[in-house]
Formats: sequence, C-alpha cells, structure tokens
Amino acid sequence: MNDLSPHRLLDEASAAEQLREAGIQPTRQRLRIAQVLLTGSQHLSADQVLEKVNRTGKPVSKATVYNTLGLFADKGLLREVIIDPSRVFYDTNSAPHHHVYNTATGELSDIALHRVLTEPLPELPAGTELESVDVVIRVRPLD
Amino acid sequence: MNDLSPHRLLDEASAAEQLREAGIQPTRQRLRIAQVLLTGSQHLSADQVLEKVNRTGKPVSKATVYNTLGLFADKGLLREVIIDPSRVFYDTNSAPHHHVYNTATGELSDIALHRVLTEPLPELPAGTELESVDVVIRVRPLD
DNA sequence: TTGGGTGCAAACTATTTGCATTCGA
DNA sequence: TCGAATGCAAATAGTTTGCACCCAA
Repeated sequence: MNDLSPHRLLDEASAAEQLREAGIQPTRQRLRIAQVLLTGSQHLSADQVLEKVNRTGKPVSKATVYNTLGLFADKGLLREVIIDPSRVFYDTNSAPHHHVYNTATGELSDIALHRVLTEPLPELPAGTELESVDVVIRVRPLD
Repeated sequence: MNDLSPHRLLDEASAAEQLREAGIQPTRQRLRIAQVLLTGSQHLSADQVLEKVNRTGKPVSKATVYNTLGLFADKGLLREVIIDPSRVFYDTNSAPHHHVYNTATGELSDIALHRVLTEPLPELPAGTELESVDVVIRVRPLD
C-alpha cells in the first residue's frame, strides 16, 4: 500500500470518456484524478490519491479529492472499501471481488470472487434491498 | 442502534468472573462496563457504551471506555466490527457470525454463520496467518 | 508501597462544510 | 452568462495520548 510509484497515467482522452460514460462532467481536476486512479487495479486512500495527483505537477486541493472520490464512488467508477477504522480505501477494480487485508502492514489485495462462495444469501430485513456483500479476510504476519 | 433502553445489568459477580477468565484484572470501571456490555447480544459504538454506562449513575471517563473496549477486544471478550467509516462497533456476540448493516439507519444485526458459506478459503499470502473472516451484507431501504 | 489503572484535557487525524472565486458549457 | 466546480480554511467527530492522581494487591 505504500506503493505510490509512478503508475502510467491514463491518457486524457480515455479518462474523459470514462467520466462521460459514468455521467460525470469531466473538469480539469476530475480528469487529473481519473488519470492517476483509473489505470490498473489500485487500492488507495484519499490521502494517497492526493499525494499521487500532486506528484504529477498538477496539484488538486484536498477537499476536491475527497469530493471527487465520493462522486466517483457514487457513480460506480470506484468502490469504497471500509476495512481500516482510520481511513477509507478506494478500489478501482470494478469486477466483483473480495479482499485480503494485512492488519500489520495495511496492505490490501483482491481475491477473485469465485474463490469465496457466499450463498444462499439470507432473507434481508423487510423493506430493504441489497446494496453490497463485502468479504474481508484479515491476515497478520506469522508469529 | 439507537436502542439504549435499559438492558438488564449483569450482576457484578458474573462480570468479575468473566473478566478474570479472560485474564483481565477486574477494576471498578471495567466491572461497570462489563455489566452494561456483557449481557445479551449487542452492537454498540464506544460513544453508546459511554452513554449507557453513565446512565447507570456510575460514570466512567471517555478515555477509560476507549481503553477498556480495546482491552476487551484484545482479550477476546468483544469483537470489533468495522463497517461504518465513522466509528467502530463492538459486538458482544462471541459466536462466529456475520453482519447485516442498514446503511440508512446505521442498524447492525447478526446473521447466523451457517447461512453464509465461505469456503474454500483461498491460500493466504506467504508468511501470514488468518486473523478473521468478516462478511458484511449492506442493505438500504427500498426506493 | 508501588505499579497498573483512571480521568481529564489537549492533541491528532480523517473527513466535511461554508463561502467566495473560478470555470466550463 | 450562470450554475456547477473548486479551493481554502475552519469546523467536526472519533479516537489517542500525556501526565498527575488514585487504588488494589
């Protein structure tokens, strides 16, 4: 998770297209964030996104990063992963899958969905509909 | 989750016994917290625990509540449930089970484990051991 | 007596919000 | 032009910490 190494930036045209497809108006800052984020499979906290974006030389304010991540998540471009009590991760892997979280290092990784079966789902409480099923496997270094 | 109604308090002797069994020195404040908490199946945030304890007329400081909940969780008396980015819940149901979380109301409830199958577990990353498997089913009110 | 436990207040950190400014259609 | 987006700073909220005091063994 400390891998903030220079990921290839998504080209601006593709980023703009992805935003439009999601019904998001592509503004300058949103494009920068999309270019950094929507490339490959990543699990980043808001702070890490801010750091990566600012490292491109085109800084974006912290509030805008938070607002934009929230917006992207609402529109289905990202998935919020609530795993660590101290921060939210944003997962760019849009395929259904679950997570392995290393509680000692904070490293978060994906597990293909078919490796974990979760069915049948129990009846949901009356008057509610399913929003998501999240499976988190927490691991720690061997003693 | 707003049910802070007067749950029956666990008697002091049983509370003390449970603490000792868990290897926790039973002090006055820890006993009060245990009496409020270790009765029935509950899902409370630290703030809710504080409120319940203080309502008994024997107040305990906020710092002590946080410290004590952390200690109880370490010793296996409680389980931390990380489900809402803004606060940690403490679950007194010690049997293995999973959770249904209503994102609109913040209500958290249990699901018996056998209703959700999660196997086989994937191989864990090298050098790690399993800490927990958490399944959270998020629901929202029907549109 | 003496080290662990407690309480208070201050510190911290992730996140949100209000509002004036700027931007994009 | 005009409403939406942005940025900054201040506000918020949950949680942690430092340290002096207290208490159970």
